Amino acid sequence: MNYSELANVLTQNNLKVTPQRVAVLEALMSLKDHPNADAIKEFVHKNHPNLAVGTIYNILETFCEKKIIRKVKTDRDFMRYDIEMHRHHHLYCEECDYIENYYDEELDKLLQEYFNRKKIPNFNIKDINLQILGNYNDHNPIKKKY
Amino acid sequence: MNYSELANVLTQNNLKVTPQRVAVLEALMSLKDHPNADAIKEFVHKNHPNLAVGTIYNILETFCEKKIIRKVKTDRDFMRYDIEMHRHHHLYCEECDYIENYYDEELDKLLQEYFNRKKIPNFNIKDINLQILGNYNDHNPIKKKY
DNA sequence: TACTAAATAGGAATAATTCTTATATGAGAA
DNA sequence: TTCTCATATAAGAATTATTCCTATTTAGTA
Repeated sequence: MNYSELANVLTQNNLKVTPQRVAVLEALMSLKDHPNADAIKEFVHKNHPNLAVGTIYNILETFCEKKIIRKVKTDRDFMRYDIEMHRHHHLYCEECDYIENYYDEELDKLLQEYFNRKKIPNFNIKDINLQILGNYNDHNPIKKKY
Repeated sequence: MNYSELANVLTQNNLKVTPQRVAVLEALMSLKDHPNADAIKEFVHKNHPNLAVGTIYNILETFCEKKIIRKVKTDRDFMRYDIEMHRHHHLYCEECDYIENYYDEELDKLLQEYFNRKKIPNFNIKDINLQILGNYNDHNPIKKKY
């Protein structure tokens, strides 16, 4: 995605186009494994060494409000961010803290049918996310982030 | 659960029985809504005003290692703890940050069958947790914690 | 170009959690 | 019971992710 495409994403969400926002958006698209604020900082600092950390948090919060990204939580202490907004679930590798997106329409259909049938009293379901915990067979240390 | 029953839980997990651990265990069993460390501190301080906060974190970490409790995170900022270790999922109320346990054997069976059939390449599933996001119809402000 | 609301930089403040170290204690051994 | 020692705790300092504050800058519009 080039600059004007990134800028378009912002414009379409009624956000002013700033170099900082474009840089953070680019970082979110480039970084795999659901980066935390620090990983995003590292990435954007390559080209924008003066971009303030507080600004990154501001931008991430703004993106969340506009539903451009989503927060992902693990057992650890910091927030991580996910730019993929198509329906998906998460694989959590317990050994390397890698998080991978898991897409499965059949599963989604199964869940949707199930909860249409079996309602939860007094509760309106807006979203269902599966946390699938486990570990990779071909555990690849390259994936390790910490 | 009385003192000796609580102590038994610790003994069965090869943990020394200390008043602090018993107090934290009691707090975890008494407090609903997946307390955070602060709520546990408040509870145990009624009877053990000198119990150090660091000790509470130590104990919670020990309990996690022994699988007596489990960590749960929301979009908010602190860790919360769940003593219910029977298979269950979580309802997250987006309006009041209440977390409720959701038990459904039929659902568990459905998921188990599904993933037995449809394996994920190179990934060993150890656990599956549904995060069911939404809000209560009869939204009760009493449930609000923050 | 000028204007204005919004965004950012920079750094201080906050607060949940972790770390450190001296002291205390539970549980088994004698 | 008393002794012993590995382990647990208290107390508070340290860490650190995130938020807050405010002066300055800037994007978008007229």
